Amino acid sequence: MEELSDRKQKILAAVIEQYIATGEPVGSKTLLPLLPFSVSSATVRNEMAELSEMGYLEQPHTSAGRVPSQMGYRYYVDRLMNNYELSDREKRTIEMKLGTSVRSPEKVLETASSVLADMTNCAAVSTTPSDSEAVIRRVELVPIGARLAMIVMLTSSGILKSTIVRTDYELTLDIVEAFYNIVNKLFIGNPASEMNLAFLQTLAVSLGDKALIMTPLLVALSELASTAGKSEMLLEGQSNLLNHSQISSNVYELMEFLRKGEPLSNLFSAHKDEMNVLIGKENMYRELENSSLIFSRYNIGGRDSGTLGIVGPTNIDYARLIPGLKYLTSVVGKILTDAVEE
Amino acid sequence: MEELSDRKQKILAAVIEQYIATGEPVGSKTLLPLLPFSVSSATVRNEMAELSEMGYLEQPHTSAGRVPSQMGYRYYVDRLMNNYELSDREKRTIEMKLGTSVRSPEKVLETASSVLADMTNCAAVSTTPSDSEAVIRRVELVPIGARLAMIVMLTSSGILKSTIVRTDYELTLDIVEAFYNIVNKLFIGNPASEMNLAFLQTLAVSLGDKALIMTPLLVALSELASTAGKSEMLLEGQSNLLNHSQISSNVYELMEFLRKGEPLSNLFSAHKDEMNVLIGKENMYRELENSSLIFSRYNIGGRDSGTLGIVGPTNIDYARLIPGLKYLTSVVGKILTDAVEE
DNA sequence: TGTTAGCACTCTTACCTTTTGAGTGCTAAC
DNA sequence: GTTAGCACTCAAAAGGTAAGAGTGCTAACA
Repeated sequence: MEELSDRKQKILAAVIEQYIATGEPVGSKTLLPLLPFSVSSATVRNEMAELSEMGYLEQPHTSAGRVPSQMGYRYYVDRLMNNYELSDREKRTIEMKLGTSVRSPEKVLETASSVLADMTNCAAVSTTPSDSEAVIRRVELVPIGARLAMIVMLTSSGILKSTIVRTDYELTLDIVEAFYNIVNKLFIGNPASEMNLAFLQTLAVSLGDKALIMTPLLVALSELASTAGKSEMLLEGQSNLLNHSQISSNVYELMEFLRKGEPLSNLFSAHKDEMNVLIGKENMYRELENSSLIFSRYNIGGRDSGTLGIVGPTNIDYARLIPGLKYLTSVVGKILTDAVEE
Repeated sequence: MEELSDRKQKILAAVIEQYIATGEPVGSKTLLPLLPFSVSSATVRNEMAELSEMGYLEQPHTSAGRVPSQMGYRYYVDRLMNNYELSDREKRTIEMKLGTSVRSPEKVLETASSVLADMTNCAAVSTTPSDSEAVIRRVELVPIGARLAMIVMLTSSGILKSTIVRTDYELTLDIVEAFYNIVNKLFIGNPASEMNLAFLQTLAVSLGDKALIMTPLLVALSELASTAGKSEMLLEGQSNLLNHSQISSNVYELMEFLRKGEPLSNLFSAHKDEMNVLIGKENMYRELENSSLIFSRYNIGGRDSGTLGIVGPTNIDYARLIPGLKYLTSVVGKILTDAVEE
């Protein structure tokens, strides 16, 4: 990336900030009062013409003002922008809103997404904690009725999952004991992700005549184990997307894309930096080509566990929202870490 | 409601069905091939003029075709429409899609909403099962770590809830036993809705010196009990609302309204029929005045438990969607009833 | 050499007018 | 009671003009 003169940088930054604020193409005269130096509009025009030629600015049509190009935004985000500093007040507001709902990691993420959507006026996405290397730490079988039980599983990364099992036979003490034996021998201490159907089948063989009676319980447990590694996608504030004229042309497409979840999830796994900013076509999906994505990974107990992010127009307020997301992410990490520790 | 001549009824029905199909005002000539009798366009015009005068049809402007009024839709839904009969194929599709996810009532409702949204091309709303008279049937305390436990609660209506509790002290056998004593004496058999904070406070007094140590566990249990009675609102397919030109003027308002959930929930509780159709301003909310609501209550074990519904434009395909929703509702009821039985 | 005033030029947007055509309501004949 | 015929209405489309924001270029200036 070439070096821009100091004045060009200032002009580029001013165009971008103005365009972010108003959404209208920015003309040379509009810019004058926003610049930290005094020159005439003609000078600004000359500079802008060069910036256009270099590819940092674009013109919707000849007689219109300038609009930042994707390359312009990138330069701004990487080198020009000075991050907004959150006030203590804002920090406390975030903490308060998140602090109330620590019943489960899912709830925390849900609240976080909701807060994020409100804070940014964008759609907020997040993934629930996942850890593909998580090991099964503990399993409990809780009888609830004669033929009804709950299986509870805790993994090394603190994920707690439970499910209901229904059996055709009564859950006698014998069966419960046998279940615990099998579990202690073959499940505890093993990675949750390995408890798949293939594993179950080899297991069934080794059980012999007990296999039949154990099957429902073990199937439920292995399903539980396999969901423990997988993360769920949460989406909030979709309606905020309607407020941005930039993307209003294909909001429907965009919303459908977000709803599907999977492609986004792929995108997230391809970018594991602490903070990721994808502007316009920098991502591979056509549906997102007019949008910017900002997302950040949160840690639980120092372990990378999931993603929190926002989707908005390319003229999103990077300088304000990136620090906001960063702080929110750190708070979520802290809350979830505290929740896991014993 | 006055009686309309047979011919007027047929014309009204044809106008409505055509308008539902195309979304365009319907003129007298367009109508001719759709009528089961042969008359001239002039005759149809005369009849339509009378229907307009009576209030069943409206004209966007003098030289336009006719559009059904709210009163017109009402007459159609109540007396003219002949319900579409679902094919076995469609029925099986619905059953299949719902059958796969019987892990928890919430999941079932989530899938049902999703299926409903796809099926109707509308936004789908549902409430998770609730039963304000539910009685606490069973409570289990499952130790998971030294200071970490899970409380599981089952109500008479089959609702199963669980939560995690963290304590500052070790969960000794004594404490667990004491907990079960208190629970058996004061919780089991009592309505979940009564286990509120006030109840907890009187309880705390009667416990004396044990109160302090029991508090976190009992607070968690009472929170659990109070959530068991409350139903949650699920929303799917919001983006479908963007496809209907009728409501596109204020989609944002509408989406925000649906997201809030509470007003909708009030609306649901005010209409407890098995099948409810609210057309345009028949409901009290300004945000819904251009929309129709169709919702239906599902039963679990014969007990009215929750709502499934759709929100769409007033020119929604009543004849097809009402039977569809009805069938879906019955399937959901059946699945949840089966899940509760032991 | 960089900066600036001045100006012709461009192109969108808003506004006005005209035309078109779908659809009506009415009248008179059947 | 039904229908052909016709004048009438009005939204939407099409065309045409004017306004204005903003540009690029030129020539003068410091």
